Amino acid sequence: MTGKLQLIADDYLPLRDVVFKTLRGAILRGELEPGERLMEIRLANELGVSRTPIREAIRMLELEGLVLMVPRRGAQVAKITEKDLKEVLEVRIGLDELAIGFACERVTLEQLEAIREAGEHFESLADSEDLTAVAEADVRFHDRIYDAAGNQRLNQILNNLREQMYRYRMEYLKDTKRRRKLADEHRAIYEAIRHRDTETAKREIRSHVRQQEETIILRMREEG
Amino acid sequence: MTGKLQLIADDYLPLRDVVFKTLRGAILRGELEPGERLMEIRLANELGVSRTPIREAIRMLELEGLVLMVPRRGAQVAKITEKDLKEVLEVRIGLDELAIGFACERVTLEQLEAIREAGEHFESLADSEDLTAVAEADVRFHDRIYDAAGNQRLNQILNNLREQMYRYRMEYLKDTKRRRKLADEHRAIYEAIRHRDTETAKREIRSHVRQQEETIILRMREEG
DNA sequence: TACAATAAAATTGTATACAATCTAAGAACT
DNA sequence: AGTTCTTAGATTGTATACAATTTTATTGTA
Repeated sequence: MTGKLQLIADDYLPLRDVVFKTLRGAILRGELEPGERLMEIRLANELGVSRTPIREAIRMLELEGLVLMVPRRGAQVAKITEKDLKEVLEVRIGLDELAIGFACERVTLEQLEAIREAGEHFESLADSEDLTAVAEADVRFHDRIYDAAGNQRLNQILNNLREQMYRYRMEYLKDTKRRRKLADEHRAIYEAIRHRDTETAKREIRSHVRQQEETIILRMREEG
Repeated sequence: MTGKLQLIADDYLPLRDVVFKTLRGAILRGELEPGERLMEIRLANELGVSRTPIREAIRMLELEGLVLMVPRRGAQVAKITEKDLKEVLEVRIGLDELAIGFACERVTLEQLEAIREAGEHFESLADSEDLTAVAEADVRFHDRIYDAAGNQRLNQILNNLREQMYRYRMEYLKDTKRRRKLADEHRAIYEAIRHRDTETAKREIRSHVRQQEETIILRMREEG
């Protein structure tokens, strides 16, 4: 028993949701590796709950696409192929453009300010050692744009798509030069939204997302 | 006990998946009404299984957005508000344009033929009494386009979005005049793809989807 | 009758038990 | 030694049991 996993305690949430969040986080952080089997009894022991909430959490992970069910062999952490990543990238770029288009039409002054602030926060972490904080700041910037788009459903789908990339993204953010470049792009995106310049905003977001994710795909290919 | 539900038997599938499909179908066909509570013991009795597969199926429906969980009150069929439908419509149009753009770039001769065939099949049902067949033929036409787009992930997301509209769509298809109009639009869409005319294809699919779904939204508003 | 307090029933959340199936190790045989 | 058969163990799939909470019904009182 490695004790790798630790329940994220939360009194008022059903155990299935707590387990779901815990496993989801472990998969996205790479603590549970692609291909690794998720065995119910083992997980139940490790997390100190029964199999029931484990199984229900696995059903949810299955629909999120984070685990793959093999009949009579149970769940294993989904392996993401290069083809999968390319598909995700295509859809994500399309939806990011859609979102930023809506954002240009609908953004309020408060939301605009929130976007600016998130961008500056990311910039302030350009030289930080705390990679997790950097990653979260980046997520936050994009979330502020999704908020401005004013479409819950779109927001939810985009978040799910981003999830698929999370595990491979940390490496990218280690390079401080890259981070400064990202910060500049964030600023350009912000300015485009501020001027309600839909075309520019779409162009900027497209190259911003594409560049990052293509680098990630390349790196993945190197590693095999 | 009304005996409203009937398990879709399938030997080699786990019961949870069978129950999932059964409940999903019942919700989409409107046999389970929005707001209706899904009580586990009752469903278990009615379907002749235990609570375990029922619960797991409900977890899946939850992530599909077809049921809403209320803590300690269990699941109820999700009510779709006009706002929800508008959000779905926005995203669906965006993704349908994306898909048809890819289809124009990538469609093979076989796929093009499959699109044409699906369009003709729909047209042949223009005066049919069998509404279910008409609805399925329409789904099939769009599926052939999604196939041609060659992106599994996109396909999956689009199917999920369409699901949200299913319950409200039957009414629309009852009108044979409308059906003929749809058939004409299908033909125009097919022609645009055949000529790899991305711009026209996007314009056609946009108005095709928007018109249908806006009518559905209007009708829904009338009914309350 | 209306309202409050309490008790009973119903329902969900969680744990455990049992059944079916798969995996793997070891024995028997060639 | 290698191969097949058998058997024990492990694992998933399903059913049931128990606990906690909520809902509903009932009783008592003003």
